Amino acid sequence: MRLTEKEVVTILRQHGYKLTWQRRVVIRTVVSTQDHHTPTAIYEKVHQDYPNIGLVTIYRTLEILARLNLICELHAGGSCHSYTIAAPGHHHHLICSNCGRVVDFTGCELEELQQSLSKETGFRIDGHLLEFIGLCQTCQKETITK
Amino acid sequence: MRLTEKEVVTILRQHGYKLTWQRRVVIRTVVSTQDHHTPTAIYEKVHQDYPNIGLVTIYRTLEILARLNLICELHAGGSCHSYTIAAPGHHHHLICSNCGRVVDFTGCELEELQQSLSKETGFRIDGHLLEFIGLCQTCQKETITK
DNA sequence: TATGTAAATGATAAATTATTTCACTTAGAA
DNA sequence: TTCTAAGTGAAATAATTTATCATTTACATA
Ligand SMILES: [Mn+2]
Ligand SMILES: [Mn+2]
Ligand SMILES: [Zn+2]
Ligand SMILES: [Zn+2]
Repeated sequence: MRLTEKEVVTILRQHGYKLTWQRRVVIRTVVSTQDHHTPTAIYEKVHQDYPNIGLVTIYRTLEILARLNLICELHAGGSCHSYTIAAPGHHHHLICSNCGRVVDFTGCELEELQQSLSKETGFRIDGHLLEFIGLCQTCQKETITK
Repeated sequence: MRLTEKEVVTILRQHGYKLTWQRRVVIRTVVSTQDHHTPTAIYEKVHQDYPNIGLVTIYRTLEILARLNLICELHAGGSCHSYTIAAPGHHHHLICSNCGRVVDFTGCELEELQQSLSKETGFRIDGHLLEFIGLCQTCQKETITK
């Protein structure tokens, strides 16, 4: 079950953030759709009803909501522009969040999950995105010494 | 095993693309590191040795290499700005590539894989990114009628 | 309910990032 | 060597994101 407007508002205030009408409107917009949207898209939607709202406020609000895990950042289908050399065949990546090192791996074994998801939702699933994120050995040591 | 410069070059030419020195330099740069890089980062790296190369060429070359699956686009740790409302607890997303509809799901069961990966690589793994991409029922029908 | 204050907003500017255009250059086939 | 389609880079433009700061506002407190 997804978070409701009320739940989001409550958590936001529990963390000491003020509830401005601008924030409420952004929250309402995000909650009231099953789609995902970019800051610009949300801005344009909101801007129709509230022409005075600023794009910066959208950015700031989304940043807060994301930090509090009240909204999720999506990747697949978007256009991230960070590249690494490929390996042949189906594989995925383990990435060091500190130095950017990338390790390839195979054997994701997601076919079963994909099948059941497809059955439950009626989606025709074309692919998946899987990445692990962490700290490589080198960066772990560095973190300790610091 | 990752692709080598030679392999990338061969496949590039097999697809009818000319091998310019600019393209070779970009390929060499991407191949010669285990990290991932943005177009700007690659540009700055290449630009040191070849001040005449244009940033546009970097973009164009990366786009081609990505389309041919010779390089991989990474997401975790990057900053994609497309959001959807969250659900409580650990969950992931199934996304329609046509209309953007998002369906949440749980039960990724990646702990085992994460364990073995951590053991093999020495990484301390902090999290994972998992998304399925496909077509929702509605968009499947639309595709058929068209 | 009125007041005070820190937090938040939005106008503006600036910085990044990405795309388009087009005259010139070049890889590679013939 | 010649020819030509493909590719390049300079420049302009567009799009996205961040920074600054005077003004406004939420809300705790009196
Ligand atoms: Mn991404
Ligand atoms: Mn998971
Ligand atoms: Zn590292
Ligand atoms: Zn759809």
